[in-house]
Amino acid sequence: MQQDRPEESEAVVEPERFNQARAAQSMAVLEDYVEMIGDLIGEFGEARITDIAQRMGVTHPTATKAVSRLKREGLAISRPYRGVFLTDQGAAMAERVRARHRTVVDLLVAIGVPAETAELDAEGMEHHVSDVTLKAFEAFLQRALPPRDRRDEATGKG
Amino acid sequence: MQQDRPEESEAVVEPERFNQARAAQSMAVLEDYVEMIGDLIGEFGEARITDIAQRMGVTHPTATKAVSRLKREGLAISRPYRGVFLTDQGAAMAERVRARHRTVVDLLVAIGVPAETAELDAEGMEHHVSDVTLKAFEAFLQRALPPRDRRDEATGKG
DNA sequence: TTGCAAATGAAGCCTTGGCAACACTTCTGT
DNA sequence: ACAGAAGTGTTGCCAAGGCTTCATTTGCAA
Ligand SMILES: [Mn+2]
Ligand SMILES: [Mn+2]
Ligand SMILES: [Mn+2]
Ligand SMILES: [Mn+2]
Repeated sequence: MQQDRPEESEAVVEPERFNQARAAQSMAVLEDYVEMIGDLIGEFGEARITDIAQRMGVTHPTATKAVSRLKREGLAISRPYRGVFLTDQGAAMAERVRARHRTVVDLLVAIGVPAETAELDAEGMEHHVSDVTLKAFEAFLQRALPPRDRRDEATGKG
Repeated sequence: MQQDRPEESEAVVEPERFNQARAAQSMAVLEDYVEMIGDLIGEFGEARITDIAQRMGVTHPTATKAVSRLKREGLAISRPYRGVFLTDQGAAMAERVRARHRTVVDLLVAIGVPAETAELDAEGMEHHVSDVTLKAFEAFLQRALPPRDRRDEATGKG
């Protein structure tokens, strides 16, 4: 122990994983809101600020600010005192995020995590699951669960 | 579709998972710094602001600010122009976080995620892995990768 | 039709975690 | 011994994501 500090070696590549984690985190709120807005539109035909705020567990000004960012990023549109809607880009993201969320929950449950815990933990973990990892999750699920046990997943929807 | 808004049902319990994710996220930076400081102390006997900053991929004022928060929370100590050290509490957290990090990486690899990707994704995911889920991961790993002595028996004769 | 409750908007505050720029201290090599 | 390099501290800026408070608009029920 107590070795000298290296010149280049690991210190250059190591920070990359933190940068990736920070980048993923900066998308997390966007992703959750977009998914939630998609849910509400599916249920009620529109997404009201009040409903968004309530489901996200924040106050309405916080939801308003988040929606502003969504609009700025081209994911949502809205006019004063009207509901919030998703752009094509936003709807695509919502679909992608929703599928990933489901896969992460399914994987946790397949590993042996109680369903309730899986739902809680997945909400945070999902945003850090890369495409490569997601594909690995899907492959694992296909090989772990016999196809007949996944009938409802393949056919229906929740 | 287009149903009425419910009075109580899901909207009350749903926000909980976002609250948990936010709570976990608020610990993430603390955990990463504490683990990193522990690493540096193990390697060099002390953790300098410059080395912390370099490994975390941030500038030194950012690292200084993070260390201030660690000190405020009783996880680290330092005096001007001297290195940063962990309190007992900080060292305990570092140990816990390090073990969890390893378990998450191991699980991802066991699932079939490439080692490099596992390392990247785990850096963000780890902070959202609850104790219950961590236990499930450990149990899965023991099941999936049986100890050598038992594997010999299992694969041995017929 | 109108009055009131609910929804939305707007303003201002806080904390966190980034950054750059500049000042000061410590360390190191000659 | 000391000058320059390296490390550290400080200040001030920004954006994001929380919050409260207050103003305004909408929508509904009487
Ligand atoms: Mn989420
Ligand atoms: Mn989600
Ligand atoms: Mn981490
Ligand atoms: Mn880690």
